[in-house]
Amino acid sequence: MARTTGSHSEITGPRIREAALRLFAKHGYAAVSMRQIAREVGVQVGALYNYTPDKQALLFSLLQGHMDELLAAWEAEPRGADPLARLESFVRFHIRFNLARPEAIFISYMELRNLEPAPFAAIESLRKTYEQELEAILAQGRDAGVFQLDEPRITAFALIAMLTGVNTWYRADGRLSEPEVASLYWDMTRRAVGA
Amino acid sequence: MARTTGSHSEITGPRIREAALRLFAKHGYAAVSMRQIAREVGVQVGALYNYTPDKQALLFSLLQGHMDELLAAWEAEPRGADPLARLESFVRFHIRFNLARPEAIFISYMELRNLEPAPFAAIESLRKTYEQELEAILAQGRDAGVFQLDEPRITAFALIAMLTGVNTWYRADGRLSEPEVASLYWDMTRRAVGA
DNA sequence: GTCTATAAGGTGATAGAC
DNA sequence: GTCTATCACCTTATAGAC
Repeated sequence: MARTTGSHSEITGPRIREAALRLFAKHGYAAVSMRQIAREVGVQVGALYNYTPDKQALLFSLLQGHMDELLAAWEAEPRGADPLARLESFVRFHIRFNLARPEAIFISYMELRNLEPAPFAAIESLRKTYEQELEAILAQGRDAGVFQLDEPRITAFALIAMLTGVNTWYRADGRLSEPEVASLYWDMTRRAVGA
Repeated sequence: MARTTGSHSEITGPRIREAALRLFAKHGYAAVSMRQIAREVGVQVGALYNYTPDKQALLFSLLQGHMDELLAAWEAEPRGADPLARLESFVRFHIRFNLARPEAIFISYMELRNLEPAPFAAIESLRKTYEQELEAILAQGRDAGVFQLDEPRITAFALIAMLTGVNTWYRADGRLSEPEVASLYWDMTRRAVGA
């Protein structure tokens, strides 16, 4: 299993991130050792420290990368002009994006508490930005008289929790396809906001 | 800080469980050591093993105790005769019960993966029993023509995820009281099921 | 039931050779 | 950039004294 010595920075870096993501999601950040990550990648533990100053920075980098990707993907998503169409875009986008990255979603919810206050606040801020995207859609729809709701912020929390929950039970080889699931959740969402 | 030697089984046992629950919820099961728990309780680490065969059994016992309490409390909950009233009972019960035990709820969702297959399956089975209580209400309402929904099981997953999400943002000293929050979620639930 | 001491092994991180 | 070797420390769990 010993590897030859040499320079592999272009592939080792991503491989470390992939292994860490998979292991953190499966066993939890605290339960995974740097040695385990190194073994998975096929390098010795000392080599990891060429790519991260410490274990926590590796976790932070994964979480931040995920949130950046989420916000960029939503930014790039085609969306309808009116609040109802935008809400449907958000629901379908959220489910599609989350089901494509179950491991990143998992650690984003579970491992935040392993960050020090400053990195924690940085990730929380990105999450809040995303939540506010939905909150804004809800507030616009309410102001336009399309949605019946009193608390856009709380409704946004409730809907995001509901939508993210898909990841806990959905199986790609299950009875329902992803678009079918998205349509079910869109029906519930539409009704929940009184549209 | 040294304690006198002596027999304290009636108080040490519960104190170990309380300390473990609090620490597991705050830092995560894997990140908490038996020494930390012992320090919190005010005993030496060896004494813990009079109350649990090992660390994992302590986690299992906490999770099982929580699920038993949940099922017993729902069993004892007064509930309406028709599906709509029963659904409202469930929603208000779930929010009230969860907000009263944030730490137990937290570890029930986060630390399940730290159990071996057999204990894991035992807790999953209890959770499934609870989910089926809601699923049955939804199916009854659909059959009675009171609810509009095609998938009682998936609707149950969606609603439980939504309701459990309250724990992530609710603060007792916040703007909204617990009954007000419950009413907001009941409005969304009622509409989501097409009642 | 609680203590102290210890076994046996894992931890994150670093230094210096190549 | 990767390796080996190592530091200083922490881990779960147990044995035997009290």
